[in-house]
Amino acid sequence: MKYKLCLLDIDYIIEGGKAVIRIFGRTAEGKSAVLIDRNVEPWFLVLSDNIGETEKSLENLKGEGFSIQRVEKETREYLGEKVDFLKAFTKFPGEVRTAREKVRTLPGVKGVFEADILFTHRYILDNSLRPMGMLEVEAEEVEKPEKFELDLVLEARGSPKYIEGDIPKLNIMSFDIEASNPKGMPNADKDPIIMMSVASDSEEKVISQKKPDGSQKYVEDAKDEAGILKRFEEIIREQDVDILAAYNSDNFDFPYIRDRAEKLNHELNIGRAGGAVRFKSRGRYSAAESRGRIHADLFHYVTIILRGALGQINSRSLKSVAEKFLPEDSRKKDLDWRKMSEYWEKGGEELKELFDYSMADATVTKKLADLFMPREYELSRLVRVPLFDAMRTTYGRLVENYLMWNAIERGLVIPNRPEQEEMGERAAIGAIEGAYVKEPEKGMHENIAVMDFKSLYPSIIISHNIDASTVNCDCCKGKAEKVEDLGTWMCTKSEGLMPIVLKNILNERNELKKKMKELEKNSKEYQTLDNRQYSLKILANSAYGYLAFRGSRWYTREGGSTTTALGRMYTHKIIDTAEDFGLRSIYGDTDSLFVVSEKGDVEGKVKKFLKKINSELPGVMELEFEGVYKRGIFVSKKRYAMIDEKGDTLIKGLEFVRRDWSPIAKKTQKEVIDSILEDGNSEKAFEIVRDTIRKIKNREITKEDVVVYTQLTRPLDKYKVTAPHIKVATDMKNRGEEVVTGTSVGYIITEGGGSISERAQQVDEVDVKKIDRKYYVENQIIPAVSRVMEALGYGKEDLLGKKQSTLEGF
DNA sequence: CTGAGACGGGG
DNA sequence: GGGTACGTCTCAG
Repeated sequence: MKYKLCLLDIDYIIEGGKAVIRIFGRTAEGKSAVLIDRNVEPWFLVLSDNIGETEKSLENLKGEGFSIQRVEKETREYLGEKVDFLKAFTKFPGEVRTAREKVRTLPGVKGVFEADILFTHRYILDNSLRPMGMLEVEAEEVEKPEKFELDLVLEARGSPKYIEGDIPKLNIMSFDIEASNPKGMPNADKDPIIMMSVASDSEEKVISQKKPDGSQKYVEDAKDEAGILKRFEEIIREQDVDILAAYNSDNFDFPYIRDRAEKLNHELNIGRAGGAVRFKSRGRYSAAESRGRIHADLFHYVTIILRGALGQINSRSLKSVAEKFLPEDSRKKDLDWRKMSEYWEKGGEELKELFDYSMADATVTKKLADLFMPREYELSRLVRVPLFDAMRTTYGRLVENYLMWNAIERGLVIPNRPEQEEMGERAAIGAIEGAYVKEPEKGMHENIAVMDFKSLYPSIIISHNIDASTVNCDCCKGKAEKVEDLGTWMCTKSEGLMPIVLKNILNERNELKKKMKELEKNSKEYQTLDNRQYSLKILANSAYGYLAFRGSRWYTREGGSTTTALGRMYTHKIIDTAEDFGLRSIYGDTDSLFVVSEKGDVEGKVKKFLKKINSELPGVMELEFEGVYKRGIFVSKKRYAMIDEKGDTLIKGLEFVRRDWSPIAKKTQKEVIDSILEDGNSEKAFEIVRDTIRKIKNREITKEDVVVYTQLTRPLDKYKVTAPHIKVATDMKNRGEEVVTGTSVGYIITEGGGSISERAQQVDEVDVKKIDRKYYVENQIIPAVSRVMEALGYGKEDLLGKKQSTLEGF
């Protein structure tokens, strides 16, 4: 019988002495299912200059931990020519790696290829499947193993193939845990999970160890902590959850749940094929995976995909992301973590507040998941990487996977990943010269028009045919035109993979945008297409970075530097041309230009200018009008703030969201920026700073204004350098207080002699009169506002009042 | 000036 | 698992 199935997740297991692929998903009819394919064989390619000889030595080759099963021939394009490769099959995926090392040493062998592709990915590529797309397969329903949590178990009787069509509705459920420790981050060794909240389309619940009074119907009593976990698992099964969404759960919630479960001797069961949550090490952090259900940590979406929209400076907390993306009535509640334990112990109204807070966390997360996940589906579909990985991977890897698919489609051999040593060498050469950033005209400006190049780097790569195979090619040496300053040239005979792929991406995106115009804006189809075009945009914009990325399979440092060199050239060109139209460029960065008009309407002039410049730009390149801003303050490259007619502000590179700044410094900074943008009055901003400094000087401040909290990230004795919080933590320990990893140490710098660290003291020990006012003025307030104030023409002396000599006496 | 260490985000 | 990850700041020395 034929089955249609959405490819949600994929893995392989070893069963009956063979590798077996398992595809988890949901059928077109909405049944949760697993498809088991036993007919799979791992393989890799061998390049040899004596193919007959190599074939003989490969056949029946056995080594430590591997044996070659059989050998075939396969033709692929390699370095621009059709070449015969040997395709060597092994029994287990794990053998490919060991076999590769041995085969490399065989006589005649020039290289081993495609031995560095994950087996599940190989399977997707070989069968032309799309994760988060539908597949069709001839299969047979078989009996469900006991531990499986799904409707159908299917055994493949043929190879699955991709088919067009919408995927069935997937069940998304969000969750959040609460645990607390008044001293800092909760510690899984001793702080229990006090409650968990979940939210899906049909259920919103808090499961807690405490029994609430009647008014909060969504709270359920689970008796004890193990009961909370059991109930959580039960709800996951009841709801047949496909996507389990949470925020920063790779790093916090799941490790915490794991540790607590272990302590309680509770065996976690969250996936669809039995087994607990597994932690995949991914360098800097680990990712929590439950097989068959996708654990979606939305924090990755925010850090990777929204990085551009949010900037590096803005907070990525659940609260601020919700504020930015959700309507006002559905936002997160506020709760001071220091009060959490107290509320929990106290009960009554405070406990109710805690339940509300927990519930809101899950509902907000669910709403964000509804918004973000469809975009992740499209990205996963596009680059053919399973959702779990696609949503955790970097731009570079997304581009890489998309290129891999496109290479295979075109019969090209996929280049190998660079080895560690090679990557080290690439990194050691240093960064390539980047984009042109015009030094801004410092200070305040009004009526600023902003223009952007539409997909600058992708259109340069396409228009100039930049690719690993085309830059400085042998065939056009001395014949092709050279890029000014750099002396690089690009092939004029054949088009590179990257330009071809990018052209397709941009074309497809334009097609989608055309189709979208005919659709109702809030229709489901429109949304899907919008998500699809957005993932194409992300991919196109990431392509440039991949050219000179040290881990790139299609590495071309010259290609990267040529792209930026051409970008700089175009930016200079538009700045010069704008002058002719009476537009003065006050700032420009990479692909954008900020202009003001000395006299007359700026928008009108810009429109005329754009018409002219776009008629001169080559190929697909285009400069677009972005908008007009009422006022802006420009501080330095990458640091500016603007406000539009509606009063919305755009702040780049000026805000501090770091915890290691004192509240008073953060508050003053915000007030200063807001005041300048809203009133356009630098004198008033100056007064705000002077006033704050005066207050500090006159001791009109509280300890809360100046306390800085810093976390311990390791045991105390592992620190080599005594930073302020380490000094305070040591004091605390000497007084007999418990100081462990995760403790949040609050400290205040006090007057006296010695280094800053020596003068740091624990909040409770500090006498308000002893606060080091000079430190807070000079190391906190001044740095926080000086960049902005200097751009307005105020030096540090002005701020400190030294010129008027009215504020001496520290 | 360099290197160590922290931040982010979770409570 | 056929594989791997950041970028930026401050303070001590």
